[in-house]
Amino acid sequence: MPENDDTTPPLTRDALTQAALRVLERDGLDGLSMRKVAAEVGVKAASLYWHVRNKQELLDLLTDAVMASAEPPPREGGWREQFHAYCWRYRRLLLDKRDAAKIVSGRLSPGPHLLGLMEDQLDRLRAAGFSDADAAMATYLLGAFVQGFVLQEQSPISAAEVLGTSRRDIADAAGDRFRALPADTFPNLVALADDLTEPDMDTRFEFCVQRVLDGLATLLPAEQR
Amino acid sequence: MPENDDTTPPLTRDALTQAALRVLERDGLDGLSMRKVAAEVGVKAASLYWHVRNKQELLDLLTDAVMASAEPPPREGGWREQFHAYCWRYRRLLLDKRDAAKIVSGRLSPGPHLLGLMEDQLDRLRAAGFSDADAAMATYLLGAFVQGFVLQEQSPISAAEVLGTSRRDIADAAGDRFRALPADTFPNLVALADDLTEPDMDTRFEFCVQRVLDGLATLLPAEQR
DNA sequence: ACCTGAACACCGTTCAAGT
DNA sequence: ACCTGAACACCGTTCAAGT
Repeated sequence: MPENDDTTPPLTRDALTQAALRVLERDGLDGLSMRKVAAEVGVKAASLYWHVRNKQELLDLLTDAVMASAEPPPREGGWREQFHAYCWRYRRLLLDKRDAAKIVSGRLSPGPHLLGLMEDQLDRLRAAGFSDADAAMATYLLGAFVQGFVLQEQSPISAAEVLGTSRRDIADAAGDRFRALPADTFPNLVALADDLTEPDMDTRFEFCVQRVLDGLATLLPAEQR
Repeated sequence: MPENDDTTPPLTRDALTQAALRVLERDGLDGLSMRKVAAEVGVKAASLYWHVRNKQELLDLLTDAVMASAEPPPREGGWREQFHAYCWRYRRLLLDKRDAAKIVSGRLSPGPHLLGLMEDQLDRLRAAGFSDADAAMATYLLGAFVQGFVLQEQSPISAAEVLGTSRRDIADAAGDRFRALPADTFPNLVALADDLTEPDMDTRFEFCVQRVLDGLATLLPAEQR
């Protein structure tokens, strides 16, 4: 009888990470405590410190776990197409896992999965004709930009959204607030109230991605753009 | 004797915000507790809830206080020059106040000072020839990008930097780590180790700003760029 | 109108002690 | 090698009670 039924398997760092991911999905980053993660794996809080130096390190593991589900887009078409897809996939990834943007943005942990993604991006950028220095900077820019965007996107509009209010309603309310401003001191906010509160984040993101890609394109000789 | 010496002046929301700013500078965002802010103004923690709904609201006030010290650049030269300056000033602002990027990024609180900045930016963008929709999007892009960048910039490199280690040493160590990777699976990371660990954040930022401005420029007819 | 005491339900982390 | 009990020094927030 090789399998012993009544002893739980030894707690691994990986099991810990998976448990933390579940707690995160359930209670969000604010509700993610060492005590809850411990309970999730059926152990007391103090035990976690045998496997992990502190909460920071657990969050580092969590960051890499999030990155693990990233899938590079197919290597077809021009560099522009490929990095367009890269940006969209990265955003999707961050949006799909609760509070992922907040977790990832805080720390620059070069986990193994992130390294793989960087390697892949650099390879494509160099193949597209970017210089070594430009390629290195470009990966940085793309990462910072998408993270910054999603962070804004996910942040509750000043404690209002927390309630059941829909995105649409909030946008409308924001628009009303802009329109209600004194038109002599804020003429542009009043005039552009609709444009400023465009609630379709996909449209907004597409606009921003195109700008960044345009900016990178100027680094290449005209015929390679 | 119009001034009464032994009674402290009534506690205002503004005094509270200033106290919070001091605690923030001293102990960082992690060390910013309601109890410490209360102590800073010479009052008990429970008293704060008379002036402020909760900690979130105090953080909203803090966000606006940070924005209050933003100064729009002179209205000279082309739009590109002006927004180049805008980006650099915004980054400076976030770097100068401890953990400012973390505070600002979490929330989308449209405090009065942020409104003023938006109004000013929109005015310049429209004057430069951007369409209403493009101008609205551009302010969003610039904000998200700079915040994303500084957030990366300020984040400790995975719990290492917390110690006295210098930026230069960390970059060197990171470079060594890249070079130590297996060259057959990570050829690009190995080859670009130096470029990837360029520690001069000013250079990095300048590169990124130029890309974003280039991207926005493509929205204008060629003669207005 | 503004502040306090006291309590509630939590935190992260350490460390001697158990098995 | 791995886990626990118990403690330490904290949290945010509420609420009856004070002035």
